[in-house]
Amino acid sequence: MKLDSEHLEILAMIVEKGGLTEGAEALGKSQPSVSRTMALLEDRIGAALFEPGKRPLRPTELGESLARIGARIHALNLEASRMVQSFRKGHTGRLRIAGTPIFMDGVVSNFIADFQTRQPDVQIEQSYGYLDQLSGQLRNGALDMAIVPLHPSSAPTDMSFVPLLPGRNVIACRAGHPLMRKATITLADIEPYPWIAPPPDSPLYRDLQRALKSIGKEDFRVSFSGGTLASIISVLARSDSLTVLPYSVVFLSRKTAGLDALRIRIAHPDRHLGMLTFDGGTPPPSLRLFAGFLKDEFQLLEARIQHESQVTKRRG
Amino acid sequence: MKLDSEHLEILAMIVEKGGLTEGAEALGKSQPSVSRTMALLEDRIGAALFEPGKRPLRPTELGESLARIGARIHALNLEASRMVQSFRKGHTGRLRIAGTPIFMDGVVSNFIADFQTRQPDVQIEQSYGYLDQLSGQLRNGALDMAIVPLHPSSAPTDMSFVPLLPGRNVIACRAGHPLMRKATITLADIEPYPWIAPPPDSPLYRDLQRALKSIGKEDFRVSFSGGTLASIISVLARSDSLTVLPYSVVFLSRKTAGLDALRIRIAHPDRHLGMLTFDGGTPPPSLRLFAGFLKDEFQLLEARIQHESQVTKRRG
DNA sequence: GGTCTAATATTGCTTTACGTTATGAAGCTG
DNA sequence: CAGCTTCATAACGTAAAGCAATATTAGACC
Repeated sequence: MKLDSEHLEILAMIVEKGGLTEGAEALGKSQPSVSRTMALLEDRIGAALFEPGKRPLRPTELGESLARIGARIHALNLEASRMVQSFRKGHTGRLRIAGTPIFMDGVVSNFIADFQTRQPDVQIEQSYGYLDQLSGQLRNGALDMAIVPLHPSSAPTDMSFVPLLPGRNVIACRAGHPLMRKATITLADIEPYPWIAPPPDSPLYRDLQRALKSIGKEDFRVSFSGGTLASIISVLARSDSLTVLPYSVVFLSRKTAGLDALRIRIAHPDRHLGMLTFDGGTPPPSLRLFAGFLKDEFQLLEARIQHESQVTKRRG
Repeated sequence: MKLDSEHLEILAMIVEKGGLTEGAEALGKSQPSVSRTMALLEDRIGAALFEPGKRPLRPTELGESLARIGARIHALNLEASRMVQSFRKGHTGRLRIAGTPIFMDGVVSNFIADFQTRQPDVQIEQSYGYLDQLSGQLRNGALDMAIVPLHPSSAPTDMSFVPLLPGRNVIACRAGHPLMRKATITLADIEPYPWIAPPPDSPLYRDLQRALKSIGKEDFRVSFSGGTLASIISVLARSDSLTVLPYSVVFLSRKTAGLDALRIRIAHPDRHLGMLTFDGGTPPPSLRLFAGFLKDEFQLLEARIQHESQVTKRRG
């Protein structure tokens, strides 16, 4: 015998309110409706739920016990409703975000942290990868959003790309690096210092090659490679190595990690860092929230970067 | 928005079984039925519960969360079903039993204890009273059973009376009482000892009067009155007082309380101790269980009493 | 003890949801 | 890509829930 949870909830409400009429009112149903529902329930369980012939309907022992269970079921049902509401608004859920390692570690993770202080019930699963791999994962639904550097026009046709920040790389070094004392830096000045290289298959590695070529440097000595941002920062800070990093990364880790950027202009990659999402399928509601948040935060970041560079220019 | 608990339970089962078809089977429903139910649920909450286009139907994040709640609801529902079953079989519930004080304390409470070791989920509310009061309580549903001494033919017409034990009173004293050493006891032997009297409105008090009259004793000195059985036993044990008690009470407390019965025959009251229940209304199922148990136990008790009296007779 | 009032039950009818079987569409596997 | 399995859809009968209107009855109040 399976009894209807809804009936138990109604029973609970009647018992709580102390009468059928009041219970019906609280439930937003008509009095005859709940009356018949209770009669049906009593028929099914084959026992009285209310003392017979009592006018302010009083539950029997069994009725009271079942009402307690009904109340617990009602609470769970409410919890489910709230969960759905929260999910629909994007305040609850799981987001699977991936992107290029340096950007994720150096920039995006900071914003994820800020986002989660506002939306603590949105669980974020971060992973790393480059465009080809990530767009595949977006298509088969293994990923909700990729954050990649991309020329807007070269985004896959079945995806949406929202730019966040123009690509701009710099040569990074530790804060007290000897080269920082020079007003202008020549190719010869750079010559003695070893380089930290990102993974050879990364866009950043190609950026490094292109950037050095743009200032006339054809070959370079790699002293360290393969590390994620944390390692790169550690090595940079404890040596006179140089590397190419997105300026946003350097900007955000300047104070905490003791990084700085050489006063030398290198070629900008013709790309934007942006958010890539798959057009097919229904994105989780929290994705909209997160995307909006990121867009705002990156706008602020760009403004801070602009402001900083103007101040620096005036001083320099 | 109120969602159907039943739907959440179905969702939980699908997720647990890893597929819609298996879930439907486990629920004893057809596959199309649960399929449509899930479609309906998805419509209502306005979000996907299952990853679209996956053949062994895989729940989304939200689907999984709701399924967890559904599983808890299902557990509660099961608990309710079991409670109903248990109640119908009489293994659960509340019984309100009342009776004359001495019998309840001296005899019935022992059997209640035994009953509850078998049926620990039957809660028993004991109270005390005499016939008039108790039959009123039976009628208005404040009591499930009264255990009273009664002549079977004088039971109220709207009630059932099941005799448990023929009324048989004895003169009780402490085990080492001086009178116990006498082979035959005369009225003069009894003369010096004070009496413990039950409450004046109790049947037992009338029994006491009648019993003493039956052996020719018209007046008696009352040294203690008004106590319940525990007090009576204490006073009896620490003095040479006498009192009239049902033999069953003396029999059961002999060893533990150091009571004994004088070897003198007094008038039997023309009554039986028995169970009185109201015919109107539906008794709780556990009442049948309890009544059956009491009947058996009292039969055993009577057999033990018979056996004992035969042994005593042979010895004496 | 009769009468009034408010609480509950009953009746009649409509709508919704659930159940079934039969059948179509679409992943997954080899 | 054939074949199997899994899920979705269609069509239809039944059970139940909804409502309004109305009958019944327990408690309360003279």
